[in-house]
Amino acid sequence: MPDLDEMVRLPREFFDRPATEVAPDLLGCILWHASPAGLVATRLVEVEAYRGEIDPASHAFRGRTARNAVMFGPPGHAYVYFSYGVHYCVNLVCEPAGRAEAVLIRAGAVVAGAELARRRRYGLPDTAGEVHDGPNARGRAGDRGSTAAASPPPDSGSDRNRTSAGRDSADSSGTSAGRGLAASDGRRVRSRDLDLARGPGRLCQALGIDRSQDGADVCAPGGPLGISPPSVLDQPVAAALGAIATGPRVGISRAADRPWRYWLAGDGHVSIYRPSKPREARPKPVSGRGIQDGTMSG
DNA sequence: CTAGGGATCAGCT
DNA sequence: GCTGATCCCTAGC
Repeated sequence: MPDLDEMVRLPREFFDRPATEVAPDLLGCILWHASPAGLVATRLVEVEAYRGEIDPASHAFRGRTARNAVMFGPPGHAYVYFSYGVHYCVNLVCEPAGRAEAVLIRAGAVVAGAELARRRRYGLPDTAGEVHDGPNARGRAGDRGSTAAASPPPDSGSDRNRTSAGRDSADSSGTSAGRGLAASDGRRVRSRDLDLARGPGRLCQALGIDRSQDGADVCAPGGPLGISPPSVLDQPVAAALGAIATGPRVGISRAADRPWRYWLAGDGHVSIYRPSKPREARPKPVSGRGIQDGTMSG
């Protein structure tokens, strides 16, 4: 485990700007979480800006509530929300207190703590580093009913002595391709490693982020959640930073035209673009009439 | 493609 | 108080 007081962090002023300026600057930075189970760090490859009360797609658009209160606070804090009943998403708050802008962290490459990240996402790896079927593994439903029940909680303190910070960073050079693995098993492990933090819910699961991190100050020395500039792990960001792509945000139905999604072009850890589901005519069978407001296009 | 899952909030009683 | 539509999604067919 690193000394959390010594970790280099982005300064609070970094976040004291519009989210649309902060977001692209976050690409290549290292978001990390030092939990009792160990350290996991991700190099950010995909983010989205949300502009608070001037942005119809922002959780803060309709003003302050219990859920989004952190967004109205000072910059450099984490806003974590629970989504679709299954997973968490983390944002970093921008602009001074009173303005509720934030950047959603959508995807990253795991550059440290991959073993712990795999355990959180898929289950327990064995001593050879191969991944066993975990609670979320596919195709095991009927085989052995006891598989999931036999797995201990992912963050149980018993594994803290097994996890060392720099150990898993061998694949930290750019695209964690998982070199050196046998061909057949390697393909499986490699594709799974690409998925470790691809997507906002997966990233939070890999990092072990949940609502208990809501409001966490990522700029404060000593805090378990932090974000560091790209140089910290000697990432080869120079080339990547020349290839920032922008486009519409994923999965939102309002203000979908604003190109406030930013990602590293060509990086395999970027999530798949999913436009929001086209708004169906209300399933309410009131009468034969559909919606006819003249604004729909074919 | 779809089912799943829980919190949230506008709008109502 | 209650209800139901919505939601910055993911895993599995």
